[in-house]
Amino acid sequence: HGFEIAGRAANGIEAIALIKRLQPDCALLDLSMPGANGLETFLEARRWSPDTRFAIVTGNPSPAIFAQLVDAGVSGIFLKSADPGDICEGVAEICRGRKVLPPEISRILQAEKAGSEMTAREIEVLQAIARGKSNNQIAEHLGVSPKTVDTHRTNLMKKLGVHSTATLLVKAMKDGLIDITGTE
Amino acid sequence: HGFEIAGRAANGIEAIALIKRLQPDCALLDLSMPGANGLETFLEARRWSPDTRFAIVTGNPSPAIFAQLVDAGVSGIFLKSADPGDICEGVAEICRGRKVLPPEISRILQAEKAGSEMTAREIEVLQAIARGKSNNQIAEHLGVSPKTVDTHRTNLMKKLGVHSTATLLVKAMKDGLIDITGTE
DNA sequence: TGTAAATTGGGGTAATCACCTGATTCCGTT
DNA sequence: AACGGAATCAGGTGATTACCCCAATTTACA
Repeated sequence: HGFEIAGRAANGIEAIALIKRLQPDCALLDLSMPGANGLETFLEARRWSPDTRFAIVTGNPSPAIFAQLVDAGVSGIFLKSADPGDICEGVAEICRGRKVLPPEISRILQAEKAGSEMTAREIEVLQAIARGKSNNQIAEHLGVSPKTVDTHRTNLMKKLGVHSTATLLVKAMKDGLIDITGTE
Repeated sequence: HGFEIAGRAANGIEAIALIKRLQPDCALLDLSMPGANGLETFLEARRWSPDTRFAIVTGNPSPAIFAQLVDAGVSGIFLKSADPGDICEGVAEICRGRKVLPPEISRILQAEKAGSEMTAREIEVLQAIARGKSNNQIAEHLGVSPKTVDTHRTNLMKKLGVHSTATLLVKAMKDGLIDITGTE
């Protein structure tokens, strides 16, 4: 697979010692380990082996945890339910310097990130647009001026980097910002 | 579950005889049965028991088959992979006179139907709209007059029953008429 | 306390859209 | 040969959008 296994550890403490000694290109850590969890192990081990890239494998997909791991700087995340072959490929990719996130995870993170960049009012306007309301209708519904809605609409397009209602909606749906269930 | 089981049959021939004798409210047929397949069994049995509603259970989801079954007039379709409880509920629903199609199936049929009602040119225009092109840009791209694109756009909205670009896109995506992968 | 972000909203302009009526050509079906 | 559907285009009108500038208010946070 383009890499060789330099060592194995039974828990977080062992892993830190092993990484410190071997200085591997890549370390694959379980998120839930006895002694120290994957995140703590990662943070500590990185201090002693700054050139090592770290990947985390977990069985419990939680967007909050993923965001934490990505922010901390891990190079890859794998699910325990993933195909072992895919994990091997992913580790090889990481050794080549890339970041590897399963599509489910990167989609969740992207949606969370995109969603957090949108204000509550902007999301409201976005939902209303998706339901075919005009600026005037939205303004009436929200109890504000049509000009305000126009501002929100313009800001939405700026944030998503689009220049038409059509692509605004397409991108918003791809990013999971819109509740499609209530549209019919 | 609001119904009782009146009888069971091991194959299509038995099923026809049994339905003819029992005149049940509802008959649940396997699509692949020895002797006669579910569709043939359904057509023959219906001649002898016109008040019976028929449901088909199949393990192989094929849009063409589903369309055939729905056109023939079955009241429900179930997948073998479905939850048994859901099937029971579905049968009860059918006894009450409703039609029951799993969401995956009805979505496929709806997309096929919607897609067949759209002309090739209209689909082209729809894709271009989803990519943020204006009428003028689409006209140039297709080598036709902007007025022609406007006509296609108007016809699309009529066919999908919407009155704005936003809902046009939302509905088109729900119906699977748009290739989302090529937009970014 | 000051600064940034969110929400609000006004003026203005050019482009675009939504929708109408009507017409032509081509093509496949009956 | 008659018919309907698909695709093409025109003229026109009112509504709506996209985008620019600017500014008041509140709120949150360092």
